[in-house]
Amino acid sequence: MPKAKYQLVADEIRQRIIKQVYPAKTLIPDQNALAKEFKVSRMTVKKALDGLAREGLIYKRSGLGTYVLGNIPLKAANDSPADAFNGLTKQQGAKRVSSDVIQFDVTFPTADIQEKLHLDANEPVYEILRLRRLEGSPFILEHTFMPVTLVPNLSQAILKKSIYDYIHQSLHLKFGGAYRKIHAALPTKNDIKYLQAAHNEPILEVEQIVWLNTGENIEYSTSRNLFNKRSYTILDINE
Amino acid sequence: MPKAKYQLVADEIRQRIIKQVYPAKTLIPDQNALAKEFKVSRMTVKKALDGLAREGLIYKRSGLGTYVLGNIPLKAANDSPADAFNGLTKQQGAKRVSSDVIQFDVTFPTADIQEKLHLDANEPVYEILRLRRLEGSPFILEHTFMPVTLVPNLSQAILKKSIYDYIHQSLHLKFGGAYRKIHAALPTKNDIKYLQAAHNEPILEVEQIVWLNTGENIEYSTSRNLFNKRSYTILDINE
DNA sequence: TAGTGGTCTAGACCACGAT
DNA sequence: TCGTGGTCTAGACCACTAC
Repeated sequence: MPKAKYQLVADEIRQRIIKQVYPAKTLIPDQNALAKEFKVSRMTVKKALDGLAREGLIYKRSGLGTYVLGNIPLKAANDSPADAFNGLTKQQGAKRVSSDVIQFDVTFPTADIQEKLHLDANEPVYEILRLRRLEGSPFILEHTFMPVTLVPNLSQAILKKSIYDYIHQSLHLKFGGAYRKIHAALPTKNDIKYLQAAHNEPILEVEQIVWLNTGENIEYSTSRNLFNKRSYTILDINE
Repeated sequence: MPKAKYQLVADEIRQRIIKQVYPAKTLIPDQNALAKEFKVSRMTVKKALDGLAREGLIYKRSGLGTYVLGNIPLKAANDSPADAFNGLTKQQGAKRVSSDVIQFDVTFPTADIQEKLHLDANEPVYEILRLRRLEGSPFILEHTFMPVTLVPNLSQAILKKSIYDYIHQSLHLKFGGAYRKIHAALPTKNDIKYLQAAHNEPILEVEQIVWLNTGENIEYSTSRNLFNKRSYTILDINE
């Protein structure tokens, strides 16, 4: 299936910005000119530009035109966006990430997990504790709950690699969204044991609920890492 | 100036979802029916629904229809969204928030600040350190840099209240976006002194750059709080 | 006044999912 | 097959900004 026209237009303009055909802090051609060049209607050009504006690449001002935004000084190449649905394996590369499966159980959900995943007491869940390693050294301690019915036939082999690949490629499920909460915390016994956290060393935790595009909750998890190993970033566009 | 039609349609549908005229986990009327009801074109209905989908209220599936999403279990009323441009005064209410101005200087920017704010060495900046209090007790320690030319005539009186109100209402400037980085950290001397952090008590820090809708950088700041006082949340919709 | 982006329409065709 | 949402068009009018 081919991409939509507005996506193709957006891809081309994005490339021109990256290659500085449209340099930072300059105006790009107006919507009518772009429509003529790409042989599409102005509405299609506008939809492409709306997407690029949400990505933070351009900003539009009525009556003036569309400008290219410069680089963001705080932004670094190895930033971990807090709004991303690809797992750690995708973000860092499968060769750099390995996982120790510390716990892999099936249980009935506690009242708390029932509420978090919108489940009844008799619907079993997986409880998974994994130590994710980056280049061999401890990186993130992940504690995950998933309903068994939504993710059938989970295995140690899959947990060693990537749960998200299994969900997408084998089960053909699609994520709809996630709600995440970022805390700082004191280390627990598990943090000290597996992340090798020092006593009183700050921990950064992401607690999240993930749902599918059907609206069903598929995951409740916490991800903890040493305070100096990782931070999370957010690009926030007004309106 | 009146709101756009698609905004009015979105507002009405949002209200119907909140009031459960359209209950959670049910289909809402299809786009043609809504277009007929509101006497607008289907494109306008679609634009309204696109916005509601980005807010996480509904999800659309081609061939099926548009469903209402249920409540998010992790979400609490007093959550602090990490994607918000209203300052602390707006979020918590002017009556609950007060500020001690610890430092208020004008200086030439260091090399680091020059880079963060895209300034030359001879363009002065404000350096501001404020302890924000909630109901009187220490809440957030804010260290802020702003270019003097963009925010003229800043005063202690303004700092005691709300910088953002001054920027919006008096200077008529509009934010374009922000890039934020969330860390966990060890307490500094200032954290211990002003936030009354214990030795080795984890601190949650948000480091951010904010720019205007003109593309000019207006703020570089860090906001630090005790780990058990505040966390940040993100609603993340796929695509 | 001229040119920009923002909105809106009426109608068309398509891909998808259920029947 | 039918109804859903997704895309796309050509043209129109408006609000805003600069000159």
